[in-house]
Amino acid sequence: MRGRMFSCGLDAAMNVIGGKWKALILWALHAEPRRFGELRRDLDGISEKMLIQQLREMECDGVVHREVFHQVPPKVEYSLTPLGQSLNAALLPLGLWGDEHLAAIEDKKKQQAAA
Amino acid sequence: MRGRMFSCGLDAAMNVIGGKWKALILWALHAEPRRFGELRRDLDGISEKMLIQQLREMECDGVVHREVFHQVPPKVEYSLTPLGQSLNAALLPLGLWGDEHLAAIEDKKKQQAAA
DNA sequence: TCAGGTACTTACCTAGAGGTAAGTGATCGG
DNA sequence: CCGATCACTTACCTCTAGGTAAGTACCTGA
Repeated sequence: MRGRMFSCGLDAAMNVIGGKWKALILWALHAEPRRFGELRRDLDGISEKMLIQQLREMECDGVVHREVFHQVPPKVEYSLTPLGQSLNAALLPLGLWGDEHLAAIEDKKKQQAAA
Repeated sequence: MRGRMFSCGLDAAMNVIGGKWKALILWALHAEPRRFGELRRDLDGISEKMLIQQLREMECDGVVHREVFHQVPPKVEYSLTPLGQSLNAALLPLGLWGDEHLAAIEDKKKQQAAA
C-alpha cells in the first residue's frame, strides 16, 4: 500500500465526493444536463463562487462534463460523465439510507447543539 | 424544505460520514468490534487525537457504540450500532465504485498536482 | 444611458478542521 | 524506582475550505 494516494476504494470515492456541495450537485445533475443558473437556484444556500469551484473540481476529477454553447446570453451546460453516472448509481443507496434516517439524524444533531 | 437541517437524505448522510477519517473508521469496524489501539494501528497516518475525535462524533451521531471494560490495562471497544451497520451496507456500493476506478482517480489527481 | 440576462472571476476574510507534541491516570512487572 | 500497557486529554498551531462582496465580459431592449 506504500506510495498509494488512497488506502482503499472508499477512501478514493470519499475524496471525489468530499466537499460541502459535491454530493448535492452530483444529485442535481442526475436526471439531465443543467445550466449554471439552474443549479444555483436549485441548491439552496450555495453561492456562485462555491458552485463554480465545486463544478470545476468535479470536472477535473472526470465525473462532470462541461459544455459551452457559443451564444448570447452565454450558455454552459453541466452533465454527468459516464464515470459520474456510475458514481451517482453508487450514491443511491447512501441517499436512501439518509432518507430513511433523516429524522433520527436531525434529532441527534439538535441534541448535540443543545448540549 | 424550510427549517430543515438537511435538504435531502444524501445531504444528511454526507454530514454523518463527512470528516477526513470517518468512512475509513466505519469500514474498519465492519467485521467486528475493535479497540482503540487496534484502530490506530490499522488506519495508516491517523493520530490518536483525530481517531478519538472522529469516534466521539460518530458515537454522538448514533452510528458507533463505545463499550468500556473496567479492567487494567484499560479496555475500550468500539463497534457499529445497528444504524452504523446499515450505513456501512449503504457505503458498500460506493466503496466498490472506488475500487473499480481507483487507478483512474489517482491518475487524475496526479495530473492535477502536476498542473 | 440603465437594467436585464448569462457565467463566471477576484480580493479578502475567518472559522474550524486537522495536525503535532506533550501530558494524564491506573495499574503491572522487573 | 522505571518502563510498559491502555485510552485518552490538553495546549497550541497552521492552513484549508468555505464564505461575502464586488467586479468582469458579452449581449439585448427600453
